[in-house]
Amino acid sequence: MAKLAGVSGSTASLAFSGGSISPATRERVMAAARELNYSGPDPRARSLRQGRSGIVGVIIEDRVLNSFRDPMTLAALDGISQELGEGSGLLLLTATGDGESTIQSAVFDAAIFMGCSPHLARSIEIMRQRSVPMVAIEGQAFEGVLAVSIDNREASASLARLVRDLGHRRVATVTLPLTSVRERGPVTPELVGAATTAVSLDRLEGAREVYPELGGIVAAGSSSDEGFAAGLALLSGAADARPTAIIAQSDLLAVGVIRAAESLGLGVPADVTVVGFDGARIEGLTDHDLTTIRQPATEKGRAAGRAVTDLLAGTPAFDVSFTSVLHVGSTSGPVPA
Amino acid sequence: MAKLAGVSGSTASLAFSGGSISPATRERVMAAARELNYSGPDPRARSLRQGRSGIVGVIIEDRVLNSFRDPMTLAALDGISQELGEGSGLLLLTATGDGESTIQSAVFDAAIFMGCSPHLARSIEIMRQRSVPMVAIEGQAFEGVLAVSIDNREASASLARLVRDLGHRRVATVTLPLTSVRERGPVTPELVGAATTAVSLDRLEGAREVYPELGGIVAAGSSSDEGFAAGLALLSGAADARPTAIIAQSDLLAVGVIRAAESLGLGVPADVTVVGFDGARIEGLTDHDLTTIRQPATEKGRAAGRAVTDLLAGTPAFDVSFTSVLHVGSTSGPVPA
DNA sequence: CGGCTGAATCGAATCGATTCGACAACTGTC
DNA sequence: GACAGTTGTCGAATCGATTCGATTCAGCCG
Repeated sequence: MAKLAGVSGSTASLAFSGGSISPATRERVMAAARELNYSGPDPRARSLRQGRSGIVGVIIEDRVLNSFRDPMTLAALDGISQELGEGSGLLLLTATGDGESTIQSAVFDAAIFMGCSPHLARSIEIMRQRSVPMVAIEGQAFEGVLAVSIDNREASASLARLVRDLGHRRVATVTLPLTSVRERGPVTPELVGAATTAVSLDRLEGAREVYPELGGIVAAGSSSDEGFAAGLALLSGAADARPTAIIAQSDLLAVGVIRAAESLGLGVPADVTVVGFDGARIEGLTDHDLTTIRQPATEKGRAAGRAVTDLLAGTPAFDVSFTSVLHVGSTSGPVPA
Repeated sequence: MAKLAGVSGSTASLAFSGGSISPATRERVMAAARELNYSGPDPRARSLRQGRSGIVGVIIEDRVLNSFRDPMTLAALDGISQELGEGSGLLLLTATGDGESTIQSAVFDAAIFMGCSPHLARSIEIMRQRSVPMVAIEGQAFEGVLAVSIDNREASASLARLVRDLGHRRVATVTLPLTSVRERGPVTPELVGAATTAVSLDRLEGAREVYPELGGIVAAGSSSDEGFAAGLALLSGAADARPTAIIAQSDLLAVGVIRAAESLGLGVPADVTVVGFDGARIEGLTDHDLTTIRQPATEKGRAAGRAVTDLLAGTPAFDVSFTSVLHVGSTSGPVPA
């Protein structure tokens, strides 16, 4: 015990935490600490005693690469980090759902779920028992989990209305993954029925308010490559069979679709209207101004961070829902003659 | 104490950790746990006792957004995560350098510095005292810190040689930030002298092996916007004054430069040769095949993860240096006539 | 000079597990 | 039937701080 060195026992604690202590004693303690190569209290012991670690868990369900390649998710993480400041660390936890992951054995005071599905029900249950405050960004609604989200459904519907008002009848969609299975394929009733990803489902349902039969392709992730593949699949048909408008559930997907269209010799929006979702500033999309929904991603993260802070402080905290804005760019136009 | 419930004291521990215990007793303990709404041992206490938390600290110096918008850094993080698996969490710590950050008070068993500068000397000192194993990816070399890196200098030199062999005499560079000050500006001897970012400096020096006087612009970060701005600055001069080749220190910067060139009506590589560094798959760079250095970013992360595992296990671990590969694409060509 | 106040310091309890050594009961073996 | 060898349980010590209440001592007031 470093304390034996100087003189006292518990006084050392005061010296380090800045309690009421005489300058002389403090100096003596510090000197002894230097002597003994001791650098401040052990975080483990401290956190045990205080019941606080200053760590916030951030739970994602996919691999790190996939999660944060999506600009919206990354922005949200940045928002969280901004709001919590340097005072606390972000513990990144990858949870695939089944196995006993670190969620159950890691040290943290509060948890933020990023776009998580009901697969984590068990983990959530455990954390509830431990009475760890929880916040979910764009996640499934759960009892006792604060929700931070946007008006996915309504925003998506407004996008679909725009497309409808331009006169489009043959419309298809490219959705984000609906389940934890990351595989590209057609949108089928079974898949929709089994959907666990709230965001994708909400956006799909929003669009279906306008186009009840809306079908298309489920992408395996939010990347322009996926969008490209989906775009090719949707647009390869004959001119009178292929969709005249494609509603993509993310900007990255939309960019891919546009690229697919152009590689097939189709003009956007002359031959195909393409709309996205997110309002991300996409590298390399300089020749188009994407029609999309702009959502405040960083703000979502901030709100989540604030919610966590509030919850930990005991301040009452509430669900937050942001309103996103329709941005009409140059990738949407009337039905080709 | 949940233990009082069932029957024993320390036996409960065995029940949860799977020690030698009779099935009957185990069941009794579990039943009591359920009764009491107790879900496994408290991570804080456990980590205090065991001296292990299963958490690896990942230290970055910039904000989350800036750090991980760089595909290489993100890939490295993904590599780390892959290698460590679900067993352990990644504690993301943002350290600006001066203030007493979480580094000193957070719970973790090992630390990985991602591209960190000597600003963190004090933090490193503290962790050394605590005997927390440390690994640095592309960071300044430090006593007691394992290094994982690539042959920045040599790779950069080989790129410069390529450019020289194509006949270019007027060459400029766009470097990554040299110091923690994120501000765009010309490359000056003072700045280079004060450089703290090893990667940038190594790459610059590599290029200067071929072009000793090489000057240019220091970007404020690794983004195509920065590249664009730098490109504009470098290429706006008269035809016989402007560089015929630009060596960018990252692919994102290179993409920006290319875009700047094209916006000025210059062809790549007809009027300007542009080379990058990283080998990132850049969204939206479909019409060019960038000449660049391909580096194994994910592998770097993996190696760092492995190093951490080894260090924690007591296995001997060594510095790792990867070799990167020159990729000659279509953005480099002979000097315009 | 007694009594009171406030600051500085210390002891002991506590946080919630893990772990080691001791002990008891049980299994085989000769 | 005794003894060695397992197994399963339990008590107590330990991990390294924080924290509460008590104590000491100096200074101050009446």
